[in-house]
Amino acid sequence: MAIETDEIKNLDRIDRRILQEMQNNGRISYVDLGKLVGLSTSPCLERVRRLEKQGYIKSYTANLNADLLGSGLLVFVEINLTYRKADVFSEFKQAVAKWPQIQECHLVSGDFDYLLKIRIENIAIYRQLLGDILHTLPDVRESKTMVVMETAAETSKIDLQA
Amino acid sequence: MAIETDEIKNLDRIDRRILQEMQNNGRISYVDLGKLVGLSTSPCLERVRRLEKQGYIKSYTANLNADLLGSGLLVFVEINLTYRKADVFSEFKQAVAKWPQIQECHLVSGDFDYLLKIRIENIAIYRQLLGDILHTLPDVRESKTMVVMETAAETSKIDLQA
DNA sequence: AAAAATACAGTAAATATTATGGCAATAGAA
DNA sequence: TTCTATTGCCATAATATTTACTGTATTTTT
Repeated sequence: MAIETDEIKNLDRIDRRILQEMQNNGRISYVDLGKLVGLSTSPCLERVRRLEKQGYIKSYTANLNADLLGSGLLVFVEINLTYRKADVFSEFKQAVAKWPQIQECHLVSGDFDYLLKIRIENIAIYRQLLGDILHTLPDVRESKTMVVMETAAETSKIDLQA
Repeated sequence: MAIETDEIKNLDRIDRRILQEMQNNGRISYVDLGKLVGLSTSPCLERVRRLEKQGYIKSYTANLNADLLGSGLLVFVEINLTYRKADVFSEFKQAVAKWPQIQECHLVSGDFDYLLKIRIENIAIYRQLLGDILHTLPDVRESKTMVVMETAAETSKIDLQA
């Protein structure tokens, strides 16, 4: 806790506004960004460079329309393991990396062990993928699939409480 | 299914490579992007404009480091409702919009009704937020919290099977 | 209080963006 | 087939942005 608090204290109001605006529009020019945050172009660029180097900004990306691109089906999968060997998670990581349709894989506390988020074309293709996944992953005892019927919110923006 | 298949057929190999590269680096210049996909700058820009207008590209964003920015705790929450009124989902949408810590809210099929993804500073603050959420949201019968202990994969990239 | 470090604005050169015109290839109509 | 229209590309040039550099003011350190 102390670490994060210290780190975030290094960021002043302008840094946080830069991060905010960059979350809203990742292709904004430094000229426009400077105007938004009240800086001229050069110090604005310097700050962005610093925020990138210090790791606050990890990357920039275009957000695509999954429905138009053949990935209209979103499912979450809960997975239970029979045994929890120490190295199962690293096996999981390797296996998960093989399927680009698996957007997320988390080790969680609670009634089950892993939570997967998968984006794919349709149910038929999902059934096939799930079969492959369960066949490849080690020691799967049980899996439960939740099909997303409607999404009320979906963002990867971090709340900057600025 | 026919719709998506038709739509994606409108995209040729170059379009898909543009989308791919834009997912990898949302701030790439059109000059460099053109070199990557084998086009000069002007038609490259034209294609990106078209992909934006047609909705394939929804937005651009910077991916920030949640751990460094005071949101090191990731939890998923399953929520069951007592009654499923027709307009509960719209109430959910409104309520969810009030909390920027709630990154995702999905209506799902299965044993429970809603799945929330929440990014927040720590457990103490989470308990408080959960209390507020359960108090505000209508007709919550049960909730189950899963704390993410480790993440093997987390991306919002769409698989373009290019 | 002096020196050093920091952060800013302004400037100018290199580079990128963007509108335009022209050309070639393709598709559609006569 | 042949003509025309459309499409998509490249090249060019103007405008704008990026980026390195310099100087200055402010803050921090000694």
